[in-house]
Amino acid sequence: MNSSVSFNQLVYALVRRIPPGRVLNYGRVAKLLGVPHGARAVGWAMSALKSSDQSVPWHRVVNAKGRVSIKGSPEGAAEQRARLEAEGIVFDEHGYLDMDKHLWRPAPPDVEAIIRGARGDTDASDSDPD
DNA sequence: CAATTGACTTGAT
DNA sequence: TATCAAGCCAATT
Repeated sequence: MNSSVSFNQLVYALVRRIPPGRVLNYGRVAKLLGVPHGARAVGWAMSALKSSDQSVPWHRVVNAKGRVSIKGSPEGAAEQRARLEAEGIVFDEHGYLDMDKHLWRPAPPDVEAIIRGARGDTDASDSDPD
Protein backbone atom coordinates (compact mmCIF):
# COMPACT_ATOMS: atom_id res chain seq x y z
CA MET A 1 0.00 0.00 0.00
CA ASN A 2 1.59 3.21 -0.95
CA SER A 3 2.04 5.68 -3.79
CA SER A 4 -1.51 5.03 -5.00
CA VAL A 5 -2.30 8.35 -3.35
CA SER A 6 -3.09 11.17 -5.74
CA PHE A 7 -0.92 14.24 -5.88
CA ASN A 8 -3.89 16.17 -4.55
CA GLN A 9 -3.98 14.13 -1.37
CA LEU A 10 -0.33 14.99 -0.77
CA VAL A 11 -1.10 18.65 -1.26
CA TYR A 12 -3.97 18.53 1.21
CA ALA A 13 -1.85 16.67 3.75
CA LEU A 14 0.80 19.37 3.64
CA VAL A 15 -1.59 22.32 3.60
CA ARG A 16 -3.28 20.82 6.63
CA ARG A 17 0.01 21.27 8.52
CA ILE A 18 0.34 24.98 7.80
CA PRO A 19 0.05 26.68 11.21
CA PRO A 20 -2.30 29.67 11.70
CA GLY A 21 -0.82 33.03 10.83
CA ARG A 22 1.50 31.34 8.34
CA VAL A 23 1.15 30.97 4.58
CA LEU A 24 2.63 28.98 1.73
CA ASN A 25 2.60 29.69 -1.97
CA TYR A 26 1.67 27.17 -4.67
CA GLY A 27 5.20 26.80 -5.97
CA ARG A 28 6.56 26.16 -2.48
CA VAL A 29 4.00 23.45 -1.81
CA ALA A 30 4.88 21.75 -5.08
CA LYS A 31 8.58 21.98 -4.33
CA LEU A 32 8.16 20.54 -0.84
CA LEU A 33 6.27 17.64 -2.39
CA GLY A 34 9.11 16.99 -4.78
CA VAL A 35 7.73 18.73 -7.86
CA PRO A 36 9.68 22.00 -8.29
CA HIS A 37 7.47 23.19 -11.13
CA GLY A 38 4.12 21.82 -10.13
CA ALA A 39 2.67 25.10 -8.91
CA ARG A 40 -0.24 24.87 -11.34
CA ALA A 41 -0.95 21.33 -10.26
CA VAL A 42 -1.21 22.55 -6.67
CA GLY A 43 -3.64 25.25 -7.77
CA TRP A 44 -5.64 22.61 -9.55
CA ALA A 45 -5.75 20.57 -6.35
CA MET A 46 -7.05 23.52 -4.38
CA SER A 47 -9.76 24.24 -6.94
CA ALA A 48 -10.86 20.64 -6.55
CA LEU A 49 -11.52 21.19 -2.85
CA LYS A 50 -15.14 21.05 -1.80
CA SER A 51 -16.74 23.36 0.74
CA SER A 52 -17.14 20.30 2.94
CA ASP A 53 -13.36 19.84 3.12
CA GLN A 54 -12.99 22.46 5.78
CA SER A 55 -10.29 20.33 7.38
CA VAL A 56 -7.96 21.86 4.81
CA PRO A 57 -6.93 25.46 5.57
CA TRP A 58 -6.90 26.36 1.88
CA HIS A 59 -6.87 30.06 2.73
CA ARG A 60 -3.24 29.71 3.84
CA VAL A 61 -2.10 29.16 0.27
CA VAL A 62 -1.43 32.28 -1.78
CA ASN A 63 0.61 33.04 -4.87
CA ALA A 64 4.34 33.78 -4.94
CA LYS A 65 3.74 37.52 -4.85
CA GLY A 66 1.98 37.20 -1.53
CA ARG A 67 -1.41 37.91 -2.96
CA VAL A 68 -4.72 36.02 -2.96
CA SER A 69 -5.05 34.34 -6.33
CA ILE A 70 -8.52 32.85 -6.56
CA LYS A 71 -10.08 33.40 -9.96
CA GLY A 72 -13.71 33.37 -11.00
CA SER A 73 -14.88 33.89 -7.42
CA PRO A 74 -14.41 37.36 -5.94
CA GLU A 75 -16.36 36.10 -2.97
CA GLY A 76 -13.93 33.29 -2.39
CA ALA A 77 -10.98 35.65 -2.68
CA ALA A 78 -12.55 37.99 -0.15
CA GLU A 79 -13.16 35.11 2.21
CA GLN A 80 -9.57 33.94 1.92
CA ARG A 81 -8.27 37.38 2.74
CA ALA A 82 -10.69 37.74 5.64
CA ARG A 83 -9.57 34.43 7.13
CA LEU A 84 -5.91 35.41 6.85
CA GLU A 85 -6.55 38.78 8.47
CA ALA A 86 -8.38 36.95 11.24
CA GLU A 87 -5.09 35.13 11.87
CA GLY A 88 -3.21 38.37 12.23
CA ILE A 89 -1.94 38.78 8.67
CA VAL A 90 -2.03 42.31 7.27
CA PHE A 91 -2.44 43.25 3.61
CA ASP A 92 -1.03 46.47 2.18
CA GLU A 93 -2.92 48.96 0.03
CA HIS A 94 -2.18 46.85 -3.03
CA GLY A 95 -3.55 43.64 -1.57
CA TYR A 96 -0.15 42.10 -0.84
CA LEU A 97 0.97 40.44 2.37
CA ASP A 98 4.57 40.19 3.61
CA MET A 99 5.76 36.78 2.42
CA ASP A 100 9.17 37.04 4.09
CA LYS A 101 7.31 37.53 7.33
CA HIS A 102 4.53 34.98 7.03
CA LEU A 103 5.97 32.26 4.80
CA TRP A 104 5.98 28.92 6.59
CA ARG A 105 9.35 27.15 6.58
CA PRO A 106 8.84 23.56 7.75
CA ALA A 107 11.89 21.42 8.49
CA PRO A 108 12.58 18.95 5.64
CA PRO A 109 12.29 15.94 7.99
CA ASP A 110 8.85 17.11 9.05
CA VAL A 111 7.75 17.46 5.45
CA GLU A 112 8.97 13.97 4.68
CA ALA A 113 7.03 12.64 7.64
CA ILE A 114 3.88 14.36 6.41
CA ILE A 115 4.32 12.90 2.95
CA ARG A 116 4.95 9.42 4.30
CA GLY A 117 1.88 9.76 6.47
CA ALA A 118 -0.29 10.81 3.55
CA ARG A 119 0.93 7.84 1.57
CA GLY A 120 -0.04 5.60 4.44
CA ASP A 121 3.52 4.34 4.78
CA THR A 122 3.71 5.31 8.41
CA ASP A 123 5.84 2.19 8.75
CA ALA A 124 8.15 2.30 5.76
CA SER A 125 10.25 -0.69 6.80
CA ASP A 126 12.52 -0.52 3.78
CA SER A 127 15.24 2.05 4.20
CA ASP A 128 15.58 3.55 0.74
CA PRO A 129 14.62 1.49 -2.28
CA ASP A 130 16.75 2.88 -5.04
C1' DC B 1 -3.70 8.12 -25.58
C1' DA B 2 -4.16 13.34 -27.04
C1' DA B 3 -6.17 17.69 -26.04
C1' DT B 4 -7.87 20.99 -22.51
C1' DT B 5 -7.81 23.46 -18.35
C1' DG B 6 -6.47 26.23 -14.29
C1' DA B 7 -6.57 29.14 -6.96
C1' DC B 8 0.98 29.17 -10.78
C1' DT B 9 5.94 31.10 -11.59
C1' DT B 10 9.54 33.61 -13.64
C1' DG B 11 11.64 36.97 -16.51
C1' DA B 12 11.20 40.88 -19.55
C1' DT B 13 8.87 45.36 -20.79
C1' DT C 1 3.31 48.00 -9.79
C1' DA C 2 0.92 46.21 -14.08
C1' DT C 3 0.94 43.39 -18.28
C1' DC C 4 2.64 39.62 -21.62
C1' DA C 5 4.65 35.39 -23.07
C1' DA C 6 6.47 30.83 -22.29
C1' DG C 7 7.29 26.91 -19.33
C1' DC C 8 5.50 22.99 -16.26
C1' DC C 9 2.14 19.76 -13.84
C1' DA C 10 -1.67 16.81 -12.64
C1' DA C 11 -6.58 15.73 -13.20
C1' DT C 12 -10.43 15.58 -16.56
C1' DT C 13 -12.75 14.73 -20.77
